[in-house]
Amino acid sequence: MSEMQSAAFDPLDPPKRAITADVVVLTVVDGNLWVVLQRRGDGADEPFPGRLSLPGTFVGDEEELLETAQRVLRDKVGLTVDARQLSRSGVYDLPDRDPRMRTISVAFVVLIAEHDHRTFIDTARDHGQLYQVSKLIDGGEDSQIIDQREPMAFDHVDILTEAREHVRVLLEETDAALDLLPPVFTLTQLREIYDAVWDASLNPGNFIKRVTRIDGFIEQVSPDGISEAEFPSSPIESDAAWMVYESVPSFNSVSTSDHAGSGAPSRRLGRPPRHFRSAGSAKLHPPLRRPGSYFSRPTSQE
Amino acid sequence: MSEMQSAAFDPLDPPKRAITADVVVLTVVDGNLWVVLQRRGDGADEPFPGRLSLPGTFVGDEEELLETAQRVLRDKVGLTVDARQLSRSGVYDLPDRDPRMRTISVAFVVLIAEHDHRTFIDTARDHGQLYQVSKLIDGGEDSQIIDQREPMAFDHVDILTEAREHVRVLLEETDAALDLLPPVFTLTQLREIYDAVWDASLNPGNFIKRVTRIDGFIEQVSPDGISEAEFPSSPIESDAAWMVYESVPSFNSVSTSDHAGSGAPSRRLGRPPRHFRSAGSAKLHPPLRRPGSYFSRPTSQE
DNA sequence: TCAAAAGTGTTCTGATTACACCCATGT
DNA sequence: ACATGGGTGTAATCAGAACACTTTTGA
Repeated sequence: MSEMQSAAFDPLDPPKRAITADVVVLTVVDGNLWVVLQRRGDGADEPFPGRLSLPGTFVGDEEELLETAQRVLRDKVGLTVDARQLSRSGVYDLPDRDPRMRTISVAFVVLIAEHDHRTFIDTARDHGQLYQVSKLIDGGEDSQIIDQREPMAFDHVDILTEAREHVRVLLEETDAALDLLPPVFTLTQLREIYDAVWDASLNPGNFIKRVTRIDGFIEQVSPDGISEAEFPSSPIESDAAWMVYESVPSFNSVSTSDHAGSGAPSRRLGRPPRHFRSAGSAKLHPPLRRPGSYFSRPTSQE
Repeated sequence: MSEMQSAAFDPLDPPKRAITADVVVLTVVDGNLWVVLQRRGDGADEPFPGRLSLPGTFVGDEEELLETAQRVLRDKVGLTVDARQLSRSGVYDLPDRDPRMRTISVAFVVLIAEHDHRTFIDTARDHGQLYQVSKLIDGGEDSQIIDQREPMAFDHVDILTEAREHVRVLLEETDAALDLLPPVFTLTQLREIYDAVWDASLNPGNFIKRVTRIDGFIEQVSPDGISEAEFPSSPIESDAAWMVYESVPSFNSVSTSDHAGSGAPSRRLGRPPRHFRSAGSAKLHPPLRRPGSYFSRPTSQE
């Protein structure tokens, strides 16, 4: 059978387009979800001068888009991440999304832990490159009347919105939340990650029971970092120093020490928590669904 | 702040790539999932001569990729579908996936109902363009030893594999199953769609209870097509002809009438079923999960 | 009367949620 | 002693699954 041809294009010389990979770098600090943005230049023929934008660049000749995203992170952001931490979140192809030329963008999301990239996050904060995701998407916290969003370049607010939803699903179905934590963490730290990304207030007790039931997700470690399958719930004989990676209260550190709810999780108060690390499996069985996805009646956790 | 540049590309003249939209046309006939494929030509400089491939073409200048997919369906397949029925299922960007040039493909999936496109399906079957998805992906049914898959061109078997998984999730979370049925259908017809796409054998009684509980998914209609909110379960007073769109046993119609399990659903045997139509809402609350996604223990429905 | 298909009822299991309560530690 | 945060127990509610059973038709 002869192949039907669309008659519009020569298959030996089809039209070519500009392709970019844009990267949404997300992190949780101080109980909030932050994104790394750059500010566009003020050149005369630059579109969206002075606007906030996601880092991105054009795909190379012999390069997968995932590698392009890694290159963007290395060259334009200053981050080195594993390929497995990057997740494709969307394709953006409206013909007029870039006023200069026809540009199709593929968006990637990466979650970085405050602990693993402490110096980067401090530097980005000092340069004003960290923005609260909820304020960019929904507007300010008390913006019932006035929308105080700062507008982003191109359709990057759409990319950010879909990236946040993508990450919320990732936290339901995979162990992506561990990318936002140090190698050893407590269940409270893990719950605060889910609270921040889902914009939830999960019940601490119920969270412990749900998350420890998922097989292959997390495993308890002794204070010195050795995993123990049957580690006792109350470490009575432990007097050694706990090898805990603490969170730094880098934001809101204006010495008003008791208004930021979940600023410094490990300040040696109350019963000492157990410590956990990743148990290896990337997919959660069963998934850890957001509040309200099971029951249809209204709940207080939603 | 000066914008960092990757130094590899001129932002005013970035490298350009060929972009295509490939379409995975799926339908359920005779209890199986089928895909529409084309066979590549035997030209000397054609890659993958004679291989099976998904229909696709290059994106136009002022055209979204979704519109490209619609154009492919109209010009190369001979189908006219609504834009809402098309769903993006993946991006394929390996540098060497097309031996001719660097080509990045975006895949779309569309589900067509046997009833709505009966002449098209008959024509496609006569031209040998319909293939069973499970045989292309997994091999033949009894291929424990011999893999009798016919190889597909490019990475189209990967596209097809991810498209099937995409559709399986679509049937969990949206009313996409209704795209595979006529406007008025029975619960048995709907269950056979889920059985075919999920490769499941859902319990008929449990399926009825689950699916009728989902608010806004389907609503019962009287035999003449008028919806009734409180339609009685047993239509005692009905003697009029039922306006039912019946399935045609177009495949396996070799007169061995009792071996193809779910060939012709409406053959006037047993208790007459109720009839339903779409209730409008695209997203299902709660979703209709596949067997085994809730319980962790092994089940017989899986 | 019998088979076949549609639909209901019942029971068991298990997940979600709410909330009370206990445990361990610093001040 | 007391506050604070970590963690367990328990009960109510609801969903998934298995399966027996009833209903309604054609043969």
